[in-house]
Amino acid sequence: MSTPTIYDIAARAGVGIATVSRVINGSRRVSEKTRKSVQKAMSDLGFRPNNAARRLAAGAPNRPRVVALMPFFTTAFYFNVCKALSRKLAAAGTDLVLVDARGQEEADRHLDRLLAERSCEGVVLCSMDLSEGRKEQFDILHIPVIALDFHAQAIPHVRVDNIEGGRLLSQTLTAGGSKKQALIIGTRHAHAFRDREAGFLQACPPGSRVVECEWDAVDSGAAATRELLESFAGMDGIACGGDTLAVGVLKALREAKRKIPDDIQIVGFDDMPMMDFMNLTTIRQPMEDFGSWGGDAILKLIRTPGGPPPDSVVLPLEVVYRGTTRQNPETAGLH
Amino acid sequence: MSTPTIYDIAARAGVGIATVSRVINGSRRVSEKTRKSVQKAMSDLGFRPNNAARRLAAGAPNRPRVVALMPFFTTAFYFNVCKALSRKLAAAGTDLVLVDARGQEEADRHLDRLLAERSCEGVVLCSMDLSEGRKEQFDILHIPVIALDFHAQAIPHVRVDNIEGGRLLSQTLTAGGSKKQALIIGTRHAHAFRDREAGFLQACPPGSRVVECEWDAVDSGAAATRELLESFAGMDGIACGGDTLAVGVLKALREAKRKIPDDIQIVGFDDMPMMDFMNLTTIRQPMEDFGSWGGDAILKLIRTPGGPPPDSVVLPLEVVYRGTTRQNPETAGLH
DNA sequence: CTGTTAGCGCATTCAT
DNA sequence: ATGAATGCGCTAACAG
Repeated sequence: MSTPTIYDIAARAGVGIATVSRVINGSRRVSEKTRKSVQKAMSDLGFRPNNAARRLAAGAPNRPRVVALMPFFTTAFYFNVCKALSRKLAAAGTDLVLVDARGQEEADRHLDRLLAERSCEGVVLCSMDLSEGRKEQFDILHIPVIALDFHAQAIPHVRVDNIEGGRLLSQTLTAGGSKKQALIIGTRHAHAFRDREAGFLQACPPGSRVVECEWDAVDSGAAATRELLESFAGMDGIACGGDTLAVGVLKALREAKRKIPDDIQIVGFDDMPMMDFMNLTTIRQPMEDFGSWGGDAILKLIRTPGGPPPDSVVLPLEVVYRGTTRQNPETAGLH
Repeated sequence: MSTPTIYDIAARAGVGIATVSRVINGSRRVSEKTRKSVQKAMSDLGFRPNNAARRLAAGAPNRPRVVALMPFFTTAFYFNVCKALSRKLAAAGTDLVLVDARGQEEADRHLDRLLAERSCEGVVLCSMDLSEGRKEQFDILHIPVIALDFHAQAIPHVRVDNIEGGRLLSQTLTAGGSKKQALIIGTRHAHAFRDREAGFLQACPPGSRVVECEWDAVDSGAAATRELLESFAGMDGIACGGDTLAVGVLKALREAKRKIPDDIQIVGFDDMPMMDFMNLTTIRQPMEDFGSWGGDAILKLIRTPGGPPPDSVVLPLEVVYRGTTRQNPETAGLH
């Protein structure tokens, strides 16, 4: 026997299924004695009530569920997405199921499951691509899919232009006079990072360098910087794929007693909370908007299955000039 | 008619229910013509398939769901909790449903719903109390509940000793010579903050002040500091209920050209990422451990319903000495 | 290609 | 206090 049902429990305890049901639901109209024996039977057999059956029989409302697949490798960005998403969905009586999927393989396993079990009515993909043919699978089942932070082919998405962002990274340094630039950027498998890298390479002066970090962490940024300081003499500007890395750069440069921005300029990406305080020049992306657009979009698709898909959106990027670059008149020179 | 079923659709489209089911599931064994008419009937009636019924009929695995109720007022702490929780649960084939509940009323609404709909097999409460009688309601339905970051009465929990933490806050300043201290702390309805405040008041020198901020944000900390600077002359130490506030303090003090730690010492709470870089002395709580303990605990309770509840845990607090207080020999004097 | 039928596992009358 | 019977909405054979 696979997973036991109340029939199995009832048989084992020598009672009717109604009694088992009563015990499960804590009815007080059961004698202490039979309750005990039913509970024993349940734990003997490792019984777990089937939630779908309970909800169906009880006539529970049919709450939609949205599954959000996200790679938790960066702090502030995904957190803000979660926050906005959960608010939007909660307001619509929709559950948000969070799935932490690192890498495409892991994401694919989850997507296969969602498809097989039809266990959600909407999918929000964060910073991920959809494998070949996946879109069609979801279409067949009428499960809407949207993408955040990635330009997935045929599905509605919200994103920024990361290639443009990469260009801005270099241009910001160039505007401040940098001639020999380096880009420190996160994991290769993150599409956003790859795009920023491509944009940077389009705009940077010849002879620039790119250093790739496994982790988007302060220490990675610091380590990469130390290495650059040794091997890339004359470097006068460092761009970072994310603010966290940039903080590491600041740290390493401080240790090396380099002057910022006079000696070396720095520019980050994201404008995470507190970068203001760090006085870091950075490229801001409106993180909160990703989540709220995503919430609205997936809800709309769930509600009007036949309707037109929401228009994809490219959110604006903005250079926030602060003290780590030279084009800003009021350079604070904190560092 | 309330919510339409496939019978309604079938009747309206003049077909059998199996055909409707085929259309829903994208079977290709349906003529284009009948498919259209069924789809029209579905959108006319606003049909949404009942997920519970689908899963039951299809024999889908009975995936447990854990609902995590969390107040999203602080970034790093809850983010780390989510991260660890989602990992643990995913590894066990359990869904994590995230619910953003600000305040007790909102939390109670959700709890009522969970109880009424029996829509989850476990609840993780973050930084929240359980109203009177709630524990019993969940007990009756055999839905386990655990608490994170709060000492809820009868339910297993993981927390730090925030009263002790509050004391440490003051003691750390005192150890560096502070005689006139202020505490800047977050919203009153957060239990953790209240406890830290109580602990601070136990340990602080007479005549100390407490300032309460509505939001746990950099700007709040800065505003509170400016106010203190005006109205609380002679202040030589500021403790903060969280690192975010402390960053605001640093900012305001920098603007006011106060020397840290010589003039005024500062201590924060949490040891969020990057506080290292900020050179902030702070009280570290092991944020990641909250989530992983929580994941293990709720899984254990779900798996062995009759078994003994996991032991509650009080995680250790640690003073991380850095440059904003005086007892540290290697004061960097960054500010 | 389409309709009929029989459960899925449980909550719930309605009896007893 | 307890058991038998009915149905929740849907999928999946099985017929046609």
